[in-house]
Amino acid sequence: MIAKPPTLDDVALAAGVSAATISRCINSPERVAESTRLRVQAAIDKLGYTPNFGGRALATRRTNIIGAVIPSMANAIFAGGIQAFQEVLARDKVTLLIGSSNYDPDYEFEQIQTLLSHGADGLLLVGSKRPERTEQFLTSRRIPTLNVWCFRPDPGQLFVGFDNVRAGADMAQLVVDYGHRAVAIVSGICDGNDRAADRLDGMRAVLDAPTNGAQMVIVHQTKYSFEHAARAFDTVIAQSPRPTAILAGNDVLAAGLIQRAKELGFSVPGDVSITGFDDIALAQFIEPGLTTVRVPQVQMGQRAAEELLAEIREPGTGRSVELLTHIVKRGSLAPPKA
Amino acid sequence: MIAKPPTLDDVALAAGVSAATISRCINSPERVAESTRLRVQAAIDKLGYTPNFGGRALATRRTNIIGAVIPSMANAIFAGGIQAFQEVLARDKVTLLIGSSNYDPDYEFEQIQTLLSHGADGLLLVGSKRPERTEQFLTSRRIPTLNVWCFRPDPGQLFVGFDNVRAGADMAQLVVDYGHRAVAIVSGICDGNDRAADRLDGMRAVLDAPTNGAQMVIVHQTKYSFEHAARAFDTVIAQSPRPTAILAGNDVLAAGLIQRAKELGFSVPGDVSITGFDDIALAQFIEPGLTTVRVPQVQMGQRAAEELLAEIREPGTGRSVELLTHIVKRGSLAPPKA
DNA sequence: AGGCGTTTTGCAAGCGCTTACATTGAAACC
DNA sequence: GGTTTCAATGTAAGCGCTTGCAAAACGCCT
Repeated sequence: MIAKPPTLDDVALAAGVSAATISRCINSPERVAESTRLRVQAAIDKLGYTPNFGGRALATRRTNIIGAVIPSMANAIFAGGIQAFQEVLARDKVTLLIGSSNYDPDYEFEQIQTLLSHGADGLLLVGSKRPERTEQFLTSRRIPTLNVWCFRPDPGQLFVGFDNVRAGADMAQLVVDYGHRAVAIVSGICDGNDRAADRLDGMRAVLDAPTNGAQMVIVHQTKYSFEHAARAFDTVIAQSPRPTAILAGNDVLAAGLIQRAKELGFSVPGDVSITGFDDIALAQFIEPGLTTVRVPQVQMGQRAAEELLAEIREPGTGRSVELLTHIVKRGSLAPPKA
Repeated sequence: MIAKPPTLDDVALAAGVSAATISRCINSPERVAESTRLRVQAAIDKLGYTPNFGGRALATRRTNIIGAVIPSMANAIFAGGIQAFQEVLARDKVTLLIGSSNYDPDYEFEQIQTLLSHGADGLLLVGSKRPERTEQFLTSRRIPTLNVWCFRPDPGQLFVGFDNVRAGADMAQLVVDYGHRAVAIVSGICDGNDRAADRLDGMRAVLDAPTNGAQMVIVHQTKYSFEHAARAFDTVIAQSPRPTAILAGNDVLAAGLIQRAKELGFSVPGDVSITGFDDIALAQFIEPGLTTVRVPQVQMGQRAAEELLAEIREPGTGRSVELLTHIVKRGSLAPPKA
């Protein structure tokens, strides 16, 4: 036999007051007389009452749930930021509903719908560009939404992130400054991924700048996995002229490239320099240490939570925040052999 | 002007049918005539209708939300499993509500309460043992609960996991078989963490077995972080006799140990062998490659989702599943120097 | 055309909670 | 003492959806 959980009415009966009073005891105790509050509290405790979530959500049109759609939970790239995001939310008894899109805009749309149909009060999304259909859905719903991992001075949207274009350019510039003239790029797949596209744009702009005298040997786009990166290495290294440096779109790719390079007997950075992006934990453990762009994940997660909460409580009060990245130099980047 | 999201009635009006029909279109399309279904679908698309969560939860007494409390999202240990778990849930339009406990039983309890008050239909928890208070709360609420990352033949509880004791013992046995006689253990903190405690028990049992002729030099418990592991190395390596092998409670600890060892000029495995546990991505990238216990994370996440869903749909139908681990040999473990 | 069994659809009663408004009773004022 | 005021409580109308039941519509047969 399943004991049906007690309802407001049960408590009201037990305490000898109306349901409304119980509700007030819970939500605005100061509007109830001390004596009745105590009586009600006793009844609540005795019955082990907990408010029914559906009823409350229906009546208040609030769920205290925030939804997040991240491209993937499988790698460490988003984990730290989400953890920080969640910790801030938890302080306010707001809970995190998670979906993952597997870097697929259609699937992202589906996840957004699911999250909203589950009552999310607000949304955390990764990246700034999504298909028209998604954008429309979002605006028509007027759901407070905050974008992370990117930054654009767009008055209509809320961002907590950094400038991928500039970060990409910085890294490319560093590589050029080290003296590399034949450079390859192994990027994530840019279609439907504005962060990857931005990074690539930044890198490209530097490499294409005539004053730098550098040549972009090849741009290879591939999925974010060690295995795909390994295959990408094979393609890239076979180009002519053979690149002396490879700029990777993120650390997972970079790690895969380095591993494959070593497997094939190339020395890193002796024969080929390799750089990453994101500075995940792996970057410092790999041999050689990965020169990469440090992304302030934790800070991004925290600020995102704060601004999104603000926007939900009081639309218009959330602020966009631009965070700064910087390059962490480790062993994987060095001047080319003479 | 805030556009109120469309309701069932709005759609009904637009499609020229009753609300009930719309509801059926969504929940049991086979009970609706093809022609009306198409008409209704068109109306739904046109209005961008999504079912209101509160209303549905209230009417069905179901939220289609499953809660998970994991110790940490920050490292990669749980990420893969959770990702797999979530993917299976998503197929059934069930969404994941996530909390993280930071390895603290009190905080875990709090998260469980939050998840349930948010209407979770079921719960995924890591580990098998928790404080009396938590257990009571769980049983009094009769919430379908499934435990992962552990396995005990307990008829009252649902498990999808593996035997940490045995896996720990296997690894210890391997180290002994390699000829190590002075062995140290760097474990996670066992208090409130049955997986860590079980692994430790398994390792201990082997090292203490007189027939093995091995000596357990020291057991050091510390938090799961690279930094804590590095400090642990300093303590452990200063013991006398100096251990020729260190068994780590997980890969994060092992990676920290190896890094610190190299920093101090110890060769791994020349001067000291180090083993891990979990086989996270890091394990194959670190130098030397980490000999570790491979945990079937993805499989665990998938099966957990399936069994938990079954248990929710039809209490009593969820099955416990024991998965097997095996040791992955890489370079970090070798016989001691003569 | 009438009768029968099957779909297909509509009606209406909740699900548990919040909240605007009405009511009550007592304190406060003149 | 009568009137006003205000705090404390009750009343009742939803919030948006599902679903048992009943009515309607349809197809098929005689």
